Amino acid sequence: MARISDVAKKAGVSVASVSRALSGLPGVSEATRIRVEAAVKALDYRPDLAARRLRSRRTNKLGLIVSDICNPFFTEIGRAVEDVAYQHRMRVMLCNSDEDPEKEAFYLEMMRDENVSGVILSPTLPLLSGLKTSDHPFPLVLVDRCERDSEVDAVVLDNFDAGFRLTEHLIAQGMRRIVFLYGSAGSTGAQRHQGYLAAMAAAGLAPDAEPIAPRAERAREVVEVLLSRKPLPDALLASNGLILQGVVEAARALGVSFPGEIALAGFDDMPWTRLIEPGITVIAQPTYEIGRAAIELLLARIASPEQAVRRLVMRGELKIRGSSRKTSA
Amino acid sequence: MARISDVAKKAGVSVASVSRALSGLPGVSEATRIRVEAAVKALDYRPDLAARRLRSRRTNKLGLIVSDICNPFFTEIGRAVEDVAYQHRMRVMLCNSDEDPEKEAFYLEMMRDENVSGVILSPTLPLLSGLKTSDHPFPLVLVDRCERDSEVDAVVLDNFDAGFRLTEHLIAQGMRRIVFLYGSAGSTGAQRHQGYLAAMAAAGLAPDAEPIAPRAERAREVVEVLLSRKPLPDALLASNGLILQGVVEAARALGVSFPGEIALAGFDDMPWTRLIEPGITVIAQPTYEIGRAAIELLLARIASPEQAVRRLVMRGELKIRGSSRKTSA
DNA sequence: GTGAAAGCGCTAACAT
DNA sequence: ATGTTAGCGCTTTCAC
Repeated sequence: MARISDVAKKAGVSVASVSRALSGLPGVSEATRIRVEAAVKALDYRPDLAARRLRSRRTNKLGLIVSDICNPFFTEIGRAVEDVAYQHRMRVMLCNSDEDPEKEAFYLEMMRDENVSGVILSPTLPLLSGLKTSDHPFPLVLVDRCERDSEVDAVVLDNFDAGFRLTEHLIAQGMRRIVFLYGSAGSTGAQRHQGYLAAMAAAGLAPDAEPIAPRAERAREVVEVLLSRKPLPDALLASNGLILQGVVEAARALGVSFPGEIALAGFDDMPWTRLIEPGITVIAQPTYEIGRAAIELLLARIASPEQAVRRLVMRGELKIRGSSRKTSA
Repeated sequence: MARISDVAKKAGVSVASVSRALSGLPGVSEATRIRVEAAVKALDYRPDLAARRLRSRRTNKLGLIVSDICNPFFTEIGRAVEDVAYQHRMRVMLCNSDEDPEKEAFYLEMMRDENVSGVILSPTLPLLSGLKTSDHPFPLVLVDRCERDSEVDAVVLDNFDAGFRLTEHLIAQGMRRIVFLYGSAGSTGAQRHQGYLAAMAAAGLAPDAEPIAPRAERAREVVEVLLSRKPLPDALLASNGLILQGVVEAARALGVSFPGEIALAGFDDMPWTRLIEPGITVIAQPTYEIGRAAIELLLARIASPEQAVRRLVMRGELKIRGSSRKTSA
């Protein structure tokens, strides 16, 4: 491997000039810059990142720690983050905490060790409570999850509003006994739950909600119990895509038809929600935009570390499909 | 930040002893080791990775470049790789080439720049043809895709066999006019196509296959044309999950029922293939095992670079569901 | 605008 | 078993 001194020799200049030319710093004549570029090409020189980092104490790397890499919501965010990072000549380290606080802590330490410029994180619930930027040696931006009082930059859905509107829609369809199944692992489930409660209260209806651990299998178990008790509720509301999957599995397993015997609705516009007859009504999140906003917030924070904490709240889109259709009682 | 010299001072030993103790090298007394560990804890010392890499010219990082991070097949592989890497105190850089040779080249360069110990890769087709390990400064293991004559370690499904068995199953169900839709972007589609051709030939049936660009949308367009021409074929076979999704979307859009009007089958046991009534017949891949085998192959190659090239071929599992059921003609 | 030289924090070779 | 020390390849003063 060619080193910077080889390039300097070939170009007939000092290593300092090569370094300046390659970093795009001022104080290099056009002639020198051209000679350096030619030498770099001729030798197929690539700067040694380890040396560069050791000396400069900076990196051009960002971290992205998501809580479930298998969730299309987060993969789409990853795509957005990479696209923007790519344009800024930044690199992204993608990590999957798998909803496990220990893994999350491991990756946060890794980010520190790697000396990243900043991190985008969808935190587990334990971490989120009492999260402070000052605990981390790098700028931090939250995605998907944050508390009302989190003192950290964040990009999230308006979960309360989304929960409210989805519930409102079901009520407008004539549903009365609406059961809300919400994820217990993140903050989003709780916030959507609040929206549900508000909408039910506004309509003078009695709420009936159940927290569920974040696995489709678990949701399926709960729903199978629910669906085997008669009379059935009018509707089932799932606070995320995983739970929605469990709900559909359970309905299939027990032969309960929707919207005939029970209406269904949920969150996250996954591909299969359109494929299943007669389509599942969901709140769709502007996923790519959330990701893009997150990295833009992060880059802005890196550029000016002292700016005020910002939170971007995005509105979900209600996609009405067959699963919540009014049925003649 | 504390440096190694601070630890040495605190522990009352030399920096060399600290380095040895931390790297688990021999030549350190138990007493010294304990003193070092105490000093490390007291100072909250973390080795500077950039310095360590610069000096040792090694890293404990692996690269994983997948061609579609949104595909559950690859996310599951990522999970397996991370699990095993974690146990070996290795770190994984996960990258998404998005089926784009340019992005792929970018990430391979990045791996070189980062000085990774090895890379697991699902290559794009252009890269795969003419791939040599000697082109890359790190050990390489292919997953999912490789050619018969690739001189690289690899872990793949037995695609020919899988294509053969899936076709054979449909033939056994009485299907005659079976159309095979296969992905044109990877090598797997072509190999599954070969299996299909062999099975059709063995049964004395005329093959009818069509290559498709790797996007569900594209598959949908092709299938919509196909399904609007009468008479319909007996069955549609999709060579991967994405195409299968497009097939189902098209069938729904045109109101073509399955298995009533046409039988369906495909590859990849995605969650929704079970949810859709009456279930889609697929070849399931041992995804997690493929990922685990890949990193184990890679670690073995890193340990002994000169060993013979190995290829691990895994057998798919045929999951028969309602979509391929024989219907009374 | 350019060059000489110091030194980032660590590992490994060598000495004891 | 332990210490001393020379760099790894680069960036960044500082002097010219």
